[in-house]
Parts: sequence; structure tokens; C-alpha cells
Amino acid sequence: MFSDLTDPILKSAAEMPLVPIDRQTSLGELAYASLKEAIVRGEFSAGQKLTVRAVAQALEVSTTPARDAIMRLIGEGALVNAGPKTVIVPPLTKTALDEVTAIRLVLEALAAKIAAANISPETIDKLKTLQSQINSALDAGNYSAALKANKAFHFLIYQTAKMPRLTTMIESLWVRIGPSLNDLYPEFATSRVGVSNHMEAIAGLESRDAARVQAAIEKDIRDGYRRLATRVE
Amino acid sequence: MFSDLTDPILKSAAEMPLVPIDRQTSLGELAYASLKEAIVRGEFSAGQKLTVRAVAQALEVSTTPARDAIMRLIGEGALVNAGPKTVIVPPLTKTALDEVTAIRLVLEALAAKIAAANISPETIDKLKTLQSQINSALDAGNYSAALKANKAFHFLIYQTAKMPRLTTMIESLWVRIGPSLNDLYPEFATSRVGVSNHMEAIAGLESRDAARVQAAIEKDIRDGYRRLATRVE
DNA sequence: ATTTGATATTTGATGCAACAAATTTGTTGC
DNA sequence: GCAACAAATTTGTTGCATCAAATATCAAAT
Repeated sequence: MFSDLTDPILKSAAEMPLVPIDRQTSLGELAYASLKEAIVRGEFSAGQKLTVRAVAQALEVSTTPARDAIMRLIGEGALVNAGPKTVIVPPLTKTALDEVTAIRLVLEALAAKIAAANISPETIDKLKTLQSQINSALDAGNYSAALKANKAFHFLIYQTAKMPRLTTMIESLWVRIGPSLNDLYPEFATSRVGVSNHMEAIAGLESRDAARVQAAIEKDIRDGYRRLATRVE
Repeated sequence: MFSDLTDPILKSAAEMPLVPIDRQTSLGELAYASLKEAIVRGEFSAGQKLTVRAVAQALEVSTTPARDAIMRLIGEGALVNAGPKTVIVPPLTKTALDEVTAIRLVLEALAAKIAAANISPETIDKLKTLQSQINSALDAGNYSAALKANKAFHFLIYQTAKMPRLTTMIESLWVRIGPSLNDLYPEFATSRVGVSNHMEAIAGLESRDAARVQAAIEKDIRDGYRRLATRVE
């Protein structure tokens, strides 16, 4: 015991089984997260103007972090510049919905396909838990909880693909439709069209059938599209 | 003559034959464009640290526009945060290249497919002009000109799809591999592997054969991938 | 009453100073 | 030499004042 105290426990810090903590707790980061959340929740009506000073005042920070957050959201398409000095939350036009859906189809299909090869039993358990959460949220009429669990369900699959850049890109697409999803209640709650697609996706993952998972996700996207399309234009 | 002076020349401004000018000439915008250009040209070695003040000084602006530019480029993945106070231009690892290529394949294939349905004879002429520019640039050994014309060729096709959000996403992927492309000279110049793919794409567009265009673009991406893959790791 | 023009207000952009955190450099002790 | 500690410097963040441009308000004229 203690036979060789000069021998270091670890040869370098890189060998420590720890993941670096990300200190992304700047006010700009918080403002970004907070504003994005509000947009996805549909707190702003489409076309509503956002000013730097108004956002700064609402978040109780100075103009700089507020401006950071707005510019960042413009960069990923969650907000748009509609004039020289006016940024608005973009209304979801039919054209935009068509384009976003076409991109979602290829991107989320890719993620789903690769996820099927990387799936673990633990992740499948979590997916089943999330699906039951969706069901009970719908039963309880808690629509926003159902939306949240639905998003968690999809992104748990996508994250399984271990393609972080892909996941980020998909996220930016969801932000653009997020606001409009809130208008779908209660139609979405009663129809429960997503449930069977999710069950099919889980079944495909369990049998590691990439094509089956991909088809289930694609159908889920198309079903959602049809509902959204009736609400725009 | 002058029979009815009370009649207005134009009923509304909307009837005037003018297109609105876009005033996107803020310093932040210019700094962003300039910095992105420099990154794609490979001016910075992979892993090189970028500081707000250094960029500000180089561009002869204050910290604010420089910070705007850096944050924006971080947002689209052209720069990455590698530590609490260090942003670097990310080295292209094999993993990153694999992921970006997989995404490019589905996204650019989608754009190419839709472009085939929207193509006009004028655009095909422009594509042929660009291809001849690529050839003569390669003949002259002007590699950076060849790269620039190659990019123009691809994006002229993608823009034909009339999906602006898709084009932006593809652009952000090109920025990530751009720096490494410069290391490929002169191998790329001598092999001229891209030429046949481009001719095939043009032929497919002329006959409006979406599958053929898509296949040509996919092959072009895969060929480029093989060359890049030998240089990373 | 509607339009035109001037005035006032709002707003994004920009620069800069102050601060805190992180890094680098220097120094001391062994 | 080298490890440990401390001082100095670098650096991102934040707030704010200022400016010019855009928008809104209002009055006068037709």
C-alpha cells in the first residue's frame, strides 16, 4: 500500500472522468434562452415588433445582452428583420411552412435513421416514459405539457444519432414552427394522431430497423404539416 | 396635353417601378462579412485564437461590431467556443467532416432536385459560363479563383430552388469546410474530378431530370469528401 | 377633410469605460 | 531546475452615453 507515492494518480487532467462545465451563464446567454422560450411558447403574436430597449426592460438587463439575444435569434431565423429598424417574430406563411417542412423531412429522417443504429435499451425506456407523459398530458388537457414532452421525445431520438450539428439545425427549424403549434389546440389534443407514429418509431428502434424509424418520423412530420397547413393562409 | 392635372401620376407608391433598397451596411454587417470571408479563405490556421479586441483593431472598428461578428459566426458554427474566454476557428476533425458531409448530402440533394424543376435557360447559360471559368482558372493555376467559381456554380443551382432558408443552411455548412479546401491544392487542380460531375449536373438540368441532377451533386460531394478525408487525421 | 411638411420622439448602431474572470508572467523557495 | 504562489496583463461582459436614421405626431395649407 502506498508503494509508489511519486506515481501520480492521473497522468493528466485530460484523463479525469469529468466533463468540463460550461460556464455559459452570461446575461446574453440567459436573455437568449429566455427570449427563445417565450417565442416558442407563442407569447408574441406573429408580426409583433420587438425593440432592443423593450426586451432589455422586460428582462431587466441592459441593452447589450438584449441586443445579443435578438441578433442571435435573427441569425437562426426565429426573428426576422422586417424593415430598417424593425425586428418581428415572423408569421408562418404557407411558403415558409412548406420550405421548413421539406428541410425537416430530410434532416429528421437522417437523424432518425442513424439513431436506429445507436439506440440503447435505456433510451428506449426513456422514450416509452416520455410517450406515456404525452398521453397523460393529453388526458389532462395540459396542452403545453404535451407539446413539451413531444419535443423531448423527438429530440431524444435525434440526440441518439450523436450528430450535434445536425441536432442544432433541427432545433432551429422547430423554433420557427413552435409558435404556430400553440394555435392547434384543441384539435391536436383530441385527434392524437402523433401517438401511433411514435409507437411505430419506438418499435422500429427496438428492432433496429432504420427504414421503419425513418418512415415513422416522416409520417409524423407530414401529419403535423397537414394540421398546420390548414391554419396558415 | 395636360388635360387632367388633378389625376395623380401614380395611384400609390406600390405602383412605382422601383425596388426597395436594402440598407444592410452597418459596421457589424461589414465586419461579419469580412471576417467570414477571411475564415473561408483560410487566413486563420485551425485552432487559432480570435479575440474581440484583435478583430476590432484589424478591422479598425470598435469592439461592438467586432463582437457582433464573432458571436454571429459562433452561432453558425464557423467559430467555436473552446474554453471560457477563447474562441477559435475549429479544426476540421474526421468526425466533424463526416457529420457535415452527411448533412450536405441530404440538403444539397434536396436543393438540386427542386432546382431541376425551376431551372431556366438563362440560368443554364450562366452555369456553363461558370464552368468555363472554373476550367480556365484551373488551367491558369489560380486555385482560389477556381474555388470561388466552384462555389458560385453550386449556389446558383441551390438558389434556383427558391428556398432561401435552405440556401442559408447549406452556406453555413460550406463555411465549415471552406478553410480546409485551401489545403487541397494542387491535388484538386490536377485531378479535375469535379468537372465531369458539373457537366452531368448541367445535362440533368437541361433535361429537367431531377434524379440525374441530384445524383451528380451527390457524387460531387462524395468525391470532395474523399479528398478532404485524407487530409484530416 | 386630406395631404404635405416640419417637429418631436423612438430606436438601432457604435464607441468606450468599468468590472470580473481568466491567463500569462514573474518571483520565490526548495 | 521546478513547483507554487502572487502580481500583472489580457479579455469577454455589461452598461450607458451619443449619434444618426426612422417613425410618429401635429399643424398648416389647399
